[in-house]
Amino acid sequence: MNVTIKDVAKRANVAPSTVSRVIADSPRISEKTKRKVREAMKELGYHPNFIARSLASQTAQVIGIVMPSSAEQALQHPFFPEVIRGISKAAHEKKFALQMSTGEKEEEIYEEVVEMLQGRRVDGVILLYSRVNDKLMKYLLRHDFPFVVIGKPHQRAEQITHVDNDNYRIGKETTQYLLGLGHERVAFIGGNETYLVTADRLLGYKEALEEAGLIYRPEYVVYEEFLQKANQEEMKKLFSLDEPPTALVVVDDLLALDVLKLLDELNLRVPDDISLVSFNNTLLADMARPPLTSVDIHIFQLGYEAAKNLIEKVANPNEPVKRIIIPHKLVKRFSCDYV
Amino acid sequence: MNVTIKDVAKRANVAPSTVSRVIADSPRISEKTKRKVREAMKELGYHPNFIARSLASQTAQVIGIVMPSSAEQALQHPFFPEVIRGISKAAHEKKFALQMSTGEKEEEIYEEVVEMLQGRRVDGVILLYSRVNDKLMKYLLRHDFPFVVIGKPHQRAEQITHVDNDNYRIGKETTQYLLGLGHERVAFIGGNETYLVTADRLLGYKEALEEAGLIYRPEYVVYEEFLQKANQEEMKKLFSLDEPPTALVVVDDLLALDVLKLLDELNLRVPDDISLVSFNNTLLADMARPPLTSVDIHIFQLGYEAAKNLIEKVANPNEPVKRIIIPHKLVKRFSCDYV
DNA sequence: GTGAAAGCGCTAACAA
DNA sequence: TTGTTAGCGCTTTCAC
Repeated sequence: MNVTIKDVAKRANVAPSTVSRVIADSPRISEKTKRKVREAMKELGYHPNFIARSLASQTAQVIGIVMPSSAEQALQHPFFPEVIRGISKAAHEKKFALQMSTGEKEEEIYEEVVEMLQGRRVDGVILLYSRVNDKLMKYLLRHDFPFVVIGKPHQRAEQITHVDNDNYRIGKETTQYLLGLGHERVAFIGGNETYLVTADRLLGYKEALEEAGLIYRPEYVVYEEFLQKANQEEMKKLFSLDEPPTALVVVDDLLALDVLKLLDELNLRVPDDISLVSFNNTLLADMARPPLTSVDIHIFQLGYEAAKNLIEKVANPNEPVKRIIIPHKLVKRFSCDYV
Repeated sequence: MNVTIKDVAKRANVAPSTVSRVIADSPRISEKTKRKVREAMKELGYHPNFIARSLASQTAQVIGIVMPSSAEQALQHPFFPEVIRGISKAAHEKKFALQMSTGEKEEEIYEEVVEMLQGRRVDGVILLYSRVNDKLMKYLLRHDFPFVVIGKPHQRAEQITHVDNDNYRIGKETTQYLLGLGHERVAFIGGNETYLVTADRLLGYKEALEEAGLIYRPEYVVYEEFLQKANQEEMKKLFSLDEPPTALVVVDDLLALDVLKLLDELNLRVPDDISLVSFNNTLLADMARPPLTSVDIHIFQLGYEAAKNLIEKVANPNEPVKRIIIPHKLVKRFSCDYV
C-alpha cells in the first residue's frame, strides 16, 4: 500500500510518534532528528494521510460552502462565483480546503449539511444566503457548530457571526445620488422580496425620499425575479404610469441588464431618457452598454471575511460573535444623468 | 463525545459490525435486525462519521475540482460556474461531495492536488482546463489516479478520459454560417493562444475559408486575453486595415462583450456594419445588446459528463478510457446580418 | 527529546 | 444471519 508514518519511522530509526511530531514541526524535537526524518520522508515519497489525521485529531481542515436552495440555480448568478473567490482566497491562506454543497432543494441541503458536519467532513460552514426562518441555521445554532452567514440573519443576528453590507445606507445613498441629479421620480426595482437585502435597501430608499420631502409611491416599487424573462409585466406597468419614473434603482447588475433590455424595447434610452444605478458592480456593470453606474458592495471581500472569521472560530471556539460590515462604494459610469 | 456505532450497537443489542452492515444496507442482515438498529440510531441521533469510514474503507466519496492556475481569476469567467453546476448535479446524484482547489499559481495547485489525492481526501479529480505540457496531468497519469479532463488533453489524449466539444467542427460551421451570409472578410478573435480550444477552432475556421475558395489572411487572426481592457491594440489594428473584416468569429461571450464595447467606440454597429458570432451562449450572450448569436457548447453538460464518468471510474478502476464529445448548437440572435 | 501504546470510529475478513 | 477482531494511519497522553 502507501507509504505511512511507520515506514518513515523505520527508515529514520525513530518511533512513529516522532515522525508525527516532525510533521507538526513540534519544538520538542531536535533539529537533527527533524532533518533525519524529513530526509526519510523525501526518500520514500511520503505524503500524510489527511483522513487518518482528521480522525485522530478530530478536525478536518475543511470548510463547507452552503449555497441557497438550488446550488444549481445560484451559480448562474455572478454573485456566487465572486463570493467563492473571496472564500477561496482566505481558505487558501489558512490552508483550509473547500467543500461545496450540491443539494438542490432546501430540505436536501439541510440533510447534506448535517451529514457534512456530523460526519466530520467539515469543521464549519459558510451560508451564502440569509433566509427568513431557516431550519438549517437553527440547527447549527442548537448544535453549536461553527458557522458564518453572509448577509444579515433574520433572527438572533446578535448571536451569529455574519458579514454584510450596510444595505440601509446603500439604499439611502444611492437614492440620494439620484435625487441629487435632480430626479424626483425614482423607482426601486428589487429582486426576490423575501431576502433581507432587498428589504433593507428599500428602507434606505424610503428614508432618502422622506428626507428630501418627497412622497413614497408604492407603485414605484417593483419586484422582479432574477433570471426570469417572463414576468416583465410589473415593469411595463411602471412605465405606463401617468408619471413614469425618470430614474431607477435596480438592486442587482444582472437584473439591471434585463431592465436595460426592456427599456430598449420600450424605446427608452439610458441615460438620456432614464437614469439607472445598479448594485454589485460585477463585470457585467462594466460591460453593459451604457456601462452602468453601480454600487460596489465588494463581494469578494464579503467572502474573504466570512472565511477568515469562520476559520478563526474553528480554531478558537471562544471567539466572540462578530458582525462585520463591508464598506461599499458608488462607481460612476454612464447610466446616470441630470434629469 | 459523539454517538458512535458502538453506542448504537449496545442500544440495539447487536455487534458494531452489524450496525455497520445496516448502514450499508447489507442484504445479509434480517429486516428485523435492521429495524431494531435503525430505531436505535434514531433514538440516539446517530450520524455516521465519514472520516472514520473513509479511513477504514479507503475511499472518500469526494471528487476534486481543479481550476486552472488562479482559481481566483478563473471564477471571474462565466464558464467555470457553469461547468461546476454540471459537476455539482452529477455529484449530487451519485452522493459524492465536491472539493475545490484554491491554489493560485500552477505550482501551488500542483502541490495542493497531490496532497488532496495522496492525503486521500478525494477519490479523483476533474481538470477544468487543458494546458500544454501540464505537470499535474503527468503526475496523475504516472500515479494512476482517477481523473477526467474537460477539453482535449494535449498529450496522450487516447489514454485520458476527457469531455470535449468538437471544436474543429464548431470553428468550421460557425465560419461557414458567416460565409453563407455573404461575408468574405471574416476575422477570428481568439482568447489565450495556448489553449487547445482556440487552436482547434482556428483550424476549423481556416478549413471553412479554404473550402469556400477564400484565402486565409493571418492579419485577420487576433488573440485577445479575456478580462483585460488594456491590450486592445491588436483589435484596433484589425479595423484600420485597408480591408477590414465585415464579420467576426469571437471565441467567447465575455470576450465578445469586450469586442462589442470596442466596436461601439469605433462607431461600428452590430450587425449593420459588422456581424459577430461568439461562443458559449452564456447568459451574457442573451443580455448583450444586440443579443449575440452564439454557439452553445453546453457547458453544463460538459461538467455533468465529466463528473459522471469520473465517478464511474472511481467505482470501477477498469472502466475503459473514454472520449466524450458534447454536441454544440448555433443559437441565432441578432448580431449577424447579410453583408 | 523520544518512545510505547491507546484510541479516533469505522469496515471487512474470518468465525461461528 | 451475526459476532469477533484486526486493522485503516494518524495524534496524543504518559513514561522515561
